[in-house]
Amino acid sequence: MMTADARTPERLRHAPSWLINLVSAHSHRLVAARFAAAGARGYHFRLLAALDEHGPSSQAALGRDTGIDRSDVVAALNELAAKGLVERSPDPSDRRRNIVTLTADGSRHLSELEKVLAGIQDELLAPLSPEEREQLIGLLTRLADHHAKAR
Amino acid sequence: MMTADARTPERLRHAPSWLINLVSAHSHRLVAARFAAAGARGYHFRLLAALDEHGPSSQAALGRDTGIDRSDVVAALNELAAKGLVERSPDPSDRRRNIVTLTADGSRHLSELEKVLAGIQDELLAPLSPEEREQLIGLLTRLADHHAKAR
DNA sequence: CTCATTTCAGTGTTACTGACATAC
DNA sequence: CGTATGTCAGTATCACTGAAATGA
Repeated sequence: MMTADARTPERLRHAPSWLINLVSAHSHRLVAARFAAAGARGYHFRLLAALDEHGPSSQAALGRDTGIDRSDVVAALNELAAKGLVERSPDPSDRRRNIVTLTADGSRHLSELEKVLAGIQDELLAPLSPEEREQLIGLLTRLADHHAKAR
Repeated sequence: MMTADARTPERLRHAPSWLINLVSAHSHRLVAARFAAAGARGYHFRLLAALDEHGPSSQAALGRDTGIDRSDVVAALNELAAKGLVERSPDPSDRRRNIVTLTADGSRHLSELEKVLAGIQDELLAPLSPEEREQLIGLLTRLADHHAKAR
């Protein structure tokens, strides 16, 4: 596992890509562990949240909203459908499409995952003051926006 | 407020774990692409840098220094040795160990990767001023240190 | 006996590529 | 025709687990 211990190579210790990776790996571990305990994984939350906010959607639209590749959307949706958290039905107005809808169980599961995620954020940012958290979120948002546009 | 994608679910757009993941994914894409063009991957740089700074090391020590799992160190070192960038020799004072040393070619390759990485940092932090970059590095360092200690 | 080291085999998540049939 | 959609198969990196063999 990755640690920021004293023997980490000097040129890496201050490299933003390394630091971001360290923190991201830790965040990833937290998300994977907590979500697994709730019977889910990251893709599931992203898809359920998009469905809850945008309503019934096609799979291609879900892919665009969540940043998940459309081939991976298929697999994740298979898992969610097997658990009865979403339902697929053909779109009568465009027969290439499936309309994916959130079920009542899916809604409940999303609420649960939301609480889990809130706990993770707190744990992740534990050493920072509220002002510092805002600062970090602002800086990261600018980086994310910049790189999203440059595609 | 600026958003990375107008359709990204609202509850995700401001979640630190999501933002960190976005930026980390982008950083990861940059590193993977640029290093692949140079015939390397992330593990290679970490191992070469550790060897350069700490001198000849056992594989277990390299794993500790770089945060790479011992079993993954084996595979990455196989690749580096096949390219003549490192050499493995038995440690006469402890016959369980290999002593891994950087070759001249390995040193040259490391210099090359260093330049590649420096370019990546610049690209990654492009939208931030020098002061903001320091701020971000400081905040991330505190998070990384905090989570490294808590293990 | 216990522990450390190297190695192998395998898993899981995320991310991505290529291909195909179908339908717009 | 070109394009969009859903699906399947496969790859790659990184992270991690378990176990075996060897030796301190």
